[in-house]
Amino acid sequence: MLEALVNSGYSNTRARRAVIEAMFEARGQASPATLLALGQAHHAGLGRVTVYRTLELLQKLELVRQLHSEDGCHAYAPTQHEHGHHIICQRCRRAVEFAGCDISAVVATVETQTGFRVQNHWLELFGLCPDCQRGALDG
Amino acid sequence: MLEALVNSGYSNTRARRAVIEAMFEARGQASPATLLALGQAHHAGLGRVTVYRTLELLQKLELVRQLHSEDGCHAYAPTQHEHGHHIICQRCRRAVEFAGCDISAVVATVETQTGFRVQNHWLELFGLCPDCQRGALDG
DNA sequence: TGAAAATTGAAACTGAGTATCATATTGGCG
DNA sequence: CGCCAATATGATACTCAGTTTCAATTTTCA
Repeated sequence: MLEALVNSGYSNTRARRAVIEAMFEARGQASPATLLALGQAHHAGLGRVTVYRTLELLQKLELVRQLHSEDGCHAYAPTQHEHGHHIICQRCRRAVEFAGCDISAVVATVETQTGFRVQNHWLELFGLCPDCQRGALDG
Repeated sequence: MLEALVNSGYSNTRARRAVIEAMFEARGQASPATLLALGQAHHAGLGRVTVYRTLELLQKLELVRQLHSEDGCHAYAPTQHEHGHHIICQRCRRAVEFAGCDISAVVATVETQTGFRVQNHWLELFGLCPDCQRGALDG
């Protein structure tokens, strides 16, 4: 991720390293506030503004994707697949990326039904991760 | 919508009528700020707080659904179908609900791929509405 | 109509996100 | 290695959506 950033001509700075490390320490996703807190463990002076700027940059380079859910739309998740989506654990909030979403049948139906021409879509799944499925048994 | 609200035991108030009317005057979706502005045409004294409270109520009764998109997650759209989703025009922002999204194949794949158990999903389509498809030809 | 219950909205507050700008860091070059 | 221009940073101040509070108003129902 840092490498991709450098390859695109951006500087390898202490602040950016801190944010990226924070991103990977979180469980697949993190809010700006979380990234700030985690990032400050690596670089005490890390500022709020820089977290936002770094996220903006990572998002532009498609290294990170913004997640949306009931409880707010301020989480960011690292991406491996260009056209991936995320599944989020409703219990522990862990996010995992998946690829290969084929919704062409739905798209075709909707185009007929509404007359819209579909150009893009946004899909997110919610459920229980393997760990929390086990945990749910205990209560 | 007003009827459903009253049937659930809530009062039929001037403020709520104004918000609901505003909701239907918008193109299938509106932000709280828009609802406030449009609603004040019906009830000049309408307050910001009441718009938020009414939206919360309508959302609880599933008469309205929150939409998410690139440019913010502060839009609300009226719903007809309990398990509907929305398609949003990228040009004019008009939102239309559609029903019958069958993504069980994707769900099955993802469950195998990730080990998650899927319980819920969130789907939104983006594209051009019929009007804007024509408009796009003009430029 | 009258009174209790529900609802409203003005005012003050909160906190995420943004703009600004002087300072510090980075990377290339000699 | 050390210097310099370009890049990036973060302290500060600001904005504005959304929330809390609470006295006043509106609604409902007997």
